Amino acid sequence: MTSATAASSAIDTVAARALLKALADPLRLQIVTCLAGGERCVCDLTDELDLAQSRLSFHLKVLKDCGLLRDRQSGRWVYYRLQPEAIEQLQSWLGSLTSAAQVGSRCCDG
Amino acid sequence: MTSATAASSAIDTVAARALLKALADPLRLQIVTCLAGGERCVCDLTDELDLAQSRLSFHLKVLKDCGLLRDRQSGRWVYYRLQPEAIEQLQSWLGSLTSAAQVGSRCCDG
DNA sequence: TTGATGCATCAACAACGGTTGATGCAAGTA
DNA sequence: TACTTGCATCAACCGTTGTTGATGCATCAA
Repeated sequence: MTSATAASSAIDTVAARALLKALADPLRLQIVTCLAGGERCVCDLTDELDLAQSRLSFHLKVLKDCGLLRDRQSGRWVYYRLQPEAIEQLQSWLGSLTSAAQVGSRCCDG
Repeated sequence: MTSATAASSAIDTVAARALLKALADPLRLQIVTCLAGGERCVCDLTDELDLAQSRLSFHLKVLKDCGLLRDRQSGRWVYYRLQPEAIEQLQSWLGSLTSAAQVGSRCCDG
């Protein structure tokens, strides 16, 4: 309760799991790494990562839905960019996982 | 190369993905939360989490294989405990993900 | 308009991961 | 010994997730 390690706003277990799951996929991780270098439009990504368009689109949606990516439209193009806050939130959530170990909470939440 | 944010030893992408994947499962997350309270034997866990034994065993193996858990045998019982370092390593790995954003690395590693 | 381009979405299929119940094995106990 | 208990492992099944190619819908150009 009200613990949290800062980093914008705290996330709940469901959101954390969505982030974990999203990042656990090799292709999505590549996309994230790529976007760490800055904003890019989808067609650039398909080139640089050599992917089928629908395949990339699928993964972009997953990443966007969990908050890791933001997009904006400009003319015909859609640009995606990384949302570093999401990763920071996941980091602090992970911290709260281990900090619980010290408290000696008996077990197994609900 | 040699960047890393400390936290024991640095992990590579493969190890990080294994950790992410392991933690993304709701049941495994429950197990980790449970073990944050301290070491427990498998039979205690099956009771407390109300699980089929083979099901628990399967997930314990996943968690152990990625380094999140350690086990030790004592007589007939096997005790599992959380390895907080693994989580710390994942945290710092996540940090390196976003820090790359500042460098302006062009894209998409290999 | 008509046509081309950039992207999202869909349906069908393939691959993967988790669950279940059975079996095996080691460590104790009688 | 023979039996029980605690746990790992296996095969079969099933649900979820990712892939593929097709289609649809905007936006822009001619």
